[in-house]
Parts: sequence; structure tokens; C-alpha cells
Amino acid sequence: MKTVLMVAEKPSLAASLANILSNGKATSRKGFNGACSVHEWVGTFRDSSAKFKFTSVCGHISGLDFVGKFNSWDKCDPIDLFSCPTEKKDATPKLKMPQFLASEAKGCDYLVLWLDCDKEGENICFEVMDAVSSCIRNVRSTSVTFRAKFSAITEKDIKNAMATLQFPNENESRSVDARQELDLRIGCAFTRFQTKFFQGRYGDLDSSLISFGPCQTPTLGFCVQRHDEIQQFKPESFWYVQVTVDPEQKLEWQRVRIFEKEVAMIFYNMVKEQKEAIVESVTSKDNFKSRPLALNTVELMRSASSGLGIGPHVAMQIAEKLYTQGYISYPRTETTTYPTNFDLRGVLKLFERSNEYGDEAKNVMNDFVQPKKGTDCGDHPPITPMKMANRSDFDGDTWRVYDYIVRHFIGTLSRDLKYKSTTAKFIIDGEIFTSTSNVLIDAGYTKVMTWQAFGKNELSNPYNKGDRVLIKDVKLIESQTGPPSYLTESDLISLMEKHGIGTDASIPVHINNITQRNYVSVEAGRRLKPTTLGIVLVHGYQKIDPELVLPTMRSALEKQLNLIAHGTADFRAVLKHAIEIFRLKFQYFVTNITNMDSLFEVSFSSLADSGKSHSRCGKCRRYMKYIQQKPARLHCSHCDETYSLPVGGIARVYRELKCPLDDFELLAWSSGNKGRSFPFCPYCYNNPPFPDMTRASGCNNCTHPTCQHSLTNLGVSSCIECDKGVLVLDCTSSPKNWKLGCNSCDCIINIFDDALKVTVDEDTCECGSQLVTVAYKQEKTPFADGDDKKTGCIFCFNEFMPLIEKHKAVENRRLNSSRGGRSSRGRGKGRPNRGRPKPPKDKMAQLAAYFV
DNA sequence: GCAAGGTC
Repeated sequence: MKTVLMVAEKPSLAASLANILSNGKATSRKGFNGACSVHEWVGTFRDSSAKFKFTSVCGHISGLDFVGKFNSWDKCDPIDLFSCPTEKKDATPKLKMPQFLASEAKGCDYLVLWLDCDKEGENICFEVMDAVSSCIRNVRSTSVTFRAKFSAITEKDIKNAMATLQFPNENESRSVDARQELDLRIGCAFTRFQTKFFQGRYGDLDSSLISFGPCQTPTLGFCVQRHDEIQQFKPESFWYVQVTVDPEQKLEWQRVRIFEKEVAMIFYNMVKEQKEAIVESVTSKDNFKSRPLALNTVELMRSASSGLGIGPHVAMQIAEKLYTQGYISYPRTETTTYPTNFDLRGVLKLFERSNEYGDEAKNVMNDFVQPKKGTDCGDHPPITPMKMANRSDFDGDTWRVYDYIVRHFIGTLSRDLKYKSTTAKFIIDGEIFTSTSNVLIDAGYTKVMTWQAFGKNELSNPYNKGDRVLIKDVKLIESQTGPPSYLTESDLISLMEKHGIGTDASIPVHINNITQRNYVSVEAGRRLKPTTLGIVLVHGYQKIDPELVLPTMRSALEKQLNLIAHGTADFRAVLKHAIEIFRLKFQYFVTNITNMDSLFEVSFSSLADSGKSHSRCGKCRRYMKYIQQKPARLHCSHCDETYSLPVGGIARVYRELKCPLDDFELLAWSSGNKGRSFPFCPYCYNNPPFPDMTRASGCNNCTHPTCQHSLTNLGVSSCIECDKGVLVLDCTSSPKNWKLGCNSCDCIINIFDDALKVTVDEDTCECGSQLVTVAYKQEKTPFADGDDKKTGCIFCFNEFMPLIEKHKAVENRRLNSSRGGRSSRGRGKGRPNRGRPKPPKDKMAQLAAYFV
């Protein structure tokens, strides 16, 4: 019997598709990666009986990244990112997706791909084929691998897809490869360049990353565009005639308003003369407010933001949680129409006993209205509740999102809101005024979607045709036009959707990005107000190359990519062309960055003006400025150089000591009272002097052979907690505090309280540790024999034991080494002892290495 | 420390 492997895009879909195709007979087991399940049954494939295995991936298997040194910000020029090699890497290594698929594919004869029917899905088809290519023979052959094309998750559609299997479309997949490569190269090149450029010049930028991206930047552009409209807005005065009749009722003027005072005055003077208004006509009509379409992702995000005050990012996190707990259906979908066979009444029935919706659910059940027809995008059914919940089952916001989804669902099956509008038309000396009353006839869906309730239920108009109504008062009112408001998050989502920026899944990510990077702030009513940084960035792009911030940039790119997808253009040619265009744009941007910089200059303070004088530069001997704002930096305004500093903590001047290599003053970094600390040279920290010293290293990682602060001279033993680190004597807070700190992990051992001096000897203990000499003031010596100075091993010398801070790891170590005492000098090379620390690297070998 | 796109 042949075996057919079938793969969906996510675990939930594999389960429901398997259930449909097996007529509910599939058995399920968890895959070895813990995330995916495998559903198995026996059925018929190509007229023979066959074993089916249905599993899934979790989105993309792999993602694109740069190779090796091109991932380092310091080892390459951003322009290189347009031409450097790239490689595919596991998207989520812990899922072990390729291994999982390969293991399930063993022994399979056919592959049927049930990935989502869009370009990303087509791309994942090829990722799946790659993953199983060593396990399924001829996986690229059209007699082995098939593509199921479905447009709804319904039995009819799915079984039809199974009966009319097609082949994966490589062109569509390649267009996604191209998009990935372009996004990566463009985004990273611009981001690295502008981040380094502006961080090297300003001290008070409120973001530690100045990112650029083909989606996030136009998204920011929308917010700044509205800001500009507000700034440029000039209020205009206008006038209108306000008539009040008796009984008290203000009429609306048909001319609404007039922008010339003289003209308005003429009308005012005319109307003012009259005592009566004549009712010329009274007309009525029924109006409707339509029940909502079935709920999709974008609408959920918009309503959460505008109605519940919950941002799209958080709203989607909540929706996903509700989904995985089985309370709602899959929350990422564009579709706004229920599948034809969807059991709407079944869902409604879930809520008949609910305290919250019971009455509404029963009413709607008895007065069931067919939902409005929306769009079927062929992805997933609209978002609906799946299970009844009570208020007490969730925290506040989760409840509010769930409550919204339920009410929206019931709303789609309710009647439209209906009201009667009656308009009376008045004539006053030829001028027309009106009065309209709106009377609710049927609250319809707003009974359950109460926030949309009819607000202006008024008394019906009392007027009849031909009535003469007494005019009580006539006024000429002056007013001014007002500026627009900042974009609401909900407006922004609509704009992004309209311009094709991001997808339903990525829209909240982009919005989150521009807030996290401090380009916009979320104000009252979830309105997005750009920050100075956001404004300056967008205006800067507009000065240099407006296309960089235009929403059309993404769609133009998509157009190019579609040529690949449709097979009308060659993948290589399109990609090469697009990369070249953006490479030139990037070059132009770099050479003209001063245009953007002139905007930064006005808004931010230069490094030279920020921070405090701190320590001396090794090149010019002048004091450098210490900028403590994130990211912490030292700036030498004379040399115009910026040196980054360790993240967090503080870097104080270290006794005016100097690095023997470059003459820079040493700093002592400390992450706090009981945290890590080490000395470092700001120059070496940014430009490691030795090949075995990585960037961002302190002196405790420096292998300088003779410097008194180096690892070579202060290293005591290999770390007792981690594999790769060395415990190094840390004198930065001596003589108050002496300690050993690991140069790799967080391990710290406090030693020799109140000691005058601690030094690391040349000799080693037989356990492999360097011996240490400690000296105390005579009156403070802790030793029983009254000696004020002793040499021994921190770990083995009994007299040192009480002077080493109790530490679990130290305790363990003592058990392994009961011997105490002095050096075992002359006893030959220390035997390798299991469970005992390895000695620090051999000093002579290191010395030799430098002089080669 | 970068992008955007899937999804857990």
C-alpha cells in the first residue's frame, strides 16, 4: 500500500483538513517537535487504497539571512549588503522542522501540499519539498508531488481540491524568494547606515535603533503626513444664520455656512426682518444602519483599537490566546462571508444559556436573518466564537475582546437598525431652513452591539405643511474651521490595508515597530502622534528621496515581483534590476545624508554638546564626553570619534590608569552594587587588539602578556559555573572589595574582605588554579598565627576558606579537593583532574603567540 | 542591534 504525506501550513488546519478528508476517522499523534501533530487514516488515492499521513509546518520553515561576517555591523560596509551572499536559515530552530518533516516523509510515496493558497504558501510548498527531498524519491516530479488548491475550509471545497490536484507553482514561490531578498538587503543596509550615522553624531536620540523598512517607513509616513496637515492648517472664519423657532427648536440653514462676512450679513439682515417661517413641506423616509459583515482580522483590530482602546498588537495576542484555548475560530483571515454550510444556528445555540447574551441569542434564533454577503478570500472562515465563556473565565481585556467577537457574531445575524427620518422644510424670505427628526423603529443588531446604539432618538417633528411658525430669534454666528486630528490607529490600519502595506498578520507588527522605536506615541483615543525623531526621519527622506517613504514604493515593488509570479519575467533579471535600483538609491542617500542631518541638528544635541567630560582620548589626550543615554557612548569631539560602551550599568574612570597599547584612559564598568564589574579600555572595547579577543571585551578578556590588568595576569582559574569562562581577579573596587568575576558568565566570588592587597602569583596549585597572595594591615589580619600576608590557593588552602564568600559552586569544589596548603611547585605538571577546573591558558604559550 | 513574512 502506498503512503501519501500531506502537509498544511499550520497544525490547526492539518487537524481540520484531516478530519474532513478522513470523514472523521483519522487517528492523531503528536510529532516529535512538540508543535505539530500527525493525523493518519486509510483511504483511496489515485484509485488504489493508500495510507494517509496529514501533518503541518508552522509557517515558513526557513528565512533568509546574511552569511558570516555580513551579520556583523562592524565587519562590513552597509553597501556590501546589496551584493553579499545570503543563506537560508531555519526560521525557528527549536521546532526542528526539516528533521521533523524528513522523519515523517520516510517511506512515503506521494506528497500532497495543502499550504495556504497565496504566494507565501506556494513558497512554503517548495520549502517542504526541500525538507523531504532526501526521503521521498523524485519529489520534484509531477507524478509524486501535488498541490491542493482550496478556497474555503468546507467539506465540499476540500474534497473537490483533493479530486482535482494540481502542481506547485514555482514562479509564485520564486517571487517570494525575491521579496525576501530585497526586504533583507534594503532594510538592513539602510537601518545599519542611518543608525550608525546618527548615533555617532547625537546624544539624545530617543531610540537605540533607527530602523528603515519598506513597510514600517511608509507606515510612519502616514502618521507624519497627518502631522504636517495639522501643522500647515490655517483656520478660516465662516458665518451662518441661526434661526430659533417657537417652541424652542434650532433650524439648519441649507447654505450651511458662508466664508464671506458681507454676504452672510446680507442673508442675516434679510431673515432677521421676518416674524414667521412657513413650512413648505414635510417628508419622511425610512433609513437603515446596516448590520455588520462577518468579522475578519483587520476589522477586529480596528474595533479593538477604536472601541476597546486595545492596540492591534495586544488585540491579536489576545485573539491568538482565545483561539488556542478553543474560544474563537482562527483569528487571522481576510474573509468576511460565512461558508455556505456554516452552522450559524449551532454557534448561536452555544449562547442561549449565557448570562450575558442569552436573551439576545434566543431572540435572534427566533428571528433569524441571513447574514450579509461579504468577500471570500479563500483563506479562513470569519472570526467567530466557538465556545461559551463567562466573564470570570478571563482577565478584563481578554473578556472585552471575546465579548466583542460574540456580540459581533450575533450582530451579523440580527436585523438592520431601522429609523424614520422626518424633514420639515421652512422658507423664510426665500431662504431655506430645515429641521430633521430621527425616530427609532427597530434597534436591530444594536441590541447586542450596544455601543452602536441609536443615540438621537427624538420626538417626531410636530410640523405640518403650510404651518406658520413663530421665529423666536435670529443670530449671525461666527466660527472657524478646525484642523484635522492625528490619525487614529484604526485610520492607520485602513490606510495600510488600502495601500497594500503589510498583511493582516503583519500590520500590527509594523505599527508596534514604529511605536517601540519611538517614532510615534499613542495618545488619548489611540491617536498616533509622531515624535520629533519620527518627523525628522520622514522629512529627511522627503528631502533626499521621497520615494523611500511613499506608500507606493511597496506596491511598485509588488508589481515587479508579480512579473516573476506570473512567469512573464525572469527571477534573476527582476531581482538584479530591483537590487541595483535600491543600491543606487542607497548610495544617493548616503552621499546626501547631510540633508537629513541638517534636520537632526535642529532637533537633537550633538555628541559634543551632550554628556559630561569623562576620560582622556588616547589619540589627542583631550577629555572625551560620556553620553549616558542609551546606547551609552564616549565621544571625542576633537577626533570626531564615537566609542560604544557596555550596555547598562555605569563606566567610571578607573584611577586614571591607561591602556599600554593605545594610551586611552581605562574605565571600570559596573552593573551595580552586587553585579558584574571589570576594567576596560574604550578603544580596545571597540577595536580588539588581539585576534583571540572578541569585540566588546574588557581587560578581563585581554591577553596582553604584560599589562597588569589583563586576563593573562589576573586570571585565577577556569570558571566553576560555565564552560568557557575564566575567573579573573577584579580590583576595580579594591581595597573595599576584592572579588573574582567570570569573564564570560555572571559568576562572582567575593574574597578577602578588608584586605590591603591581593595579587595573582605565577605559581599554580595542583588543582590547576593560580596561587593568590593576600596582605592585610597587621591589626586586621584574620589569620590565627598573626601573619599579615599569606599565599595559597583560593580553593584549596584551608586558611583561606573562611575568607571566601560562601557560594554554592565553591562548596562543591572543596569536596573535590580536600588537600590544602601551598603551591605544589616542582611536582611536575598538574595531572588532569576530573571535576577540577582547568588552569587558565598557559602564559608562556600566549607570550609566544604575540611575538611570532 | 537590522526587514518582512509565515506561525506557536
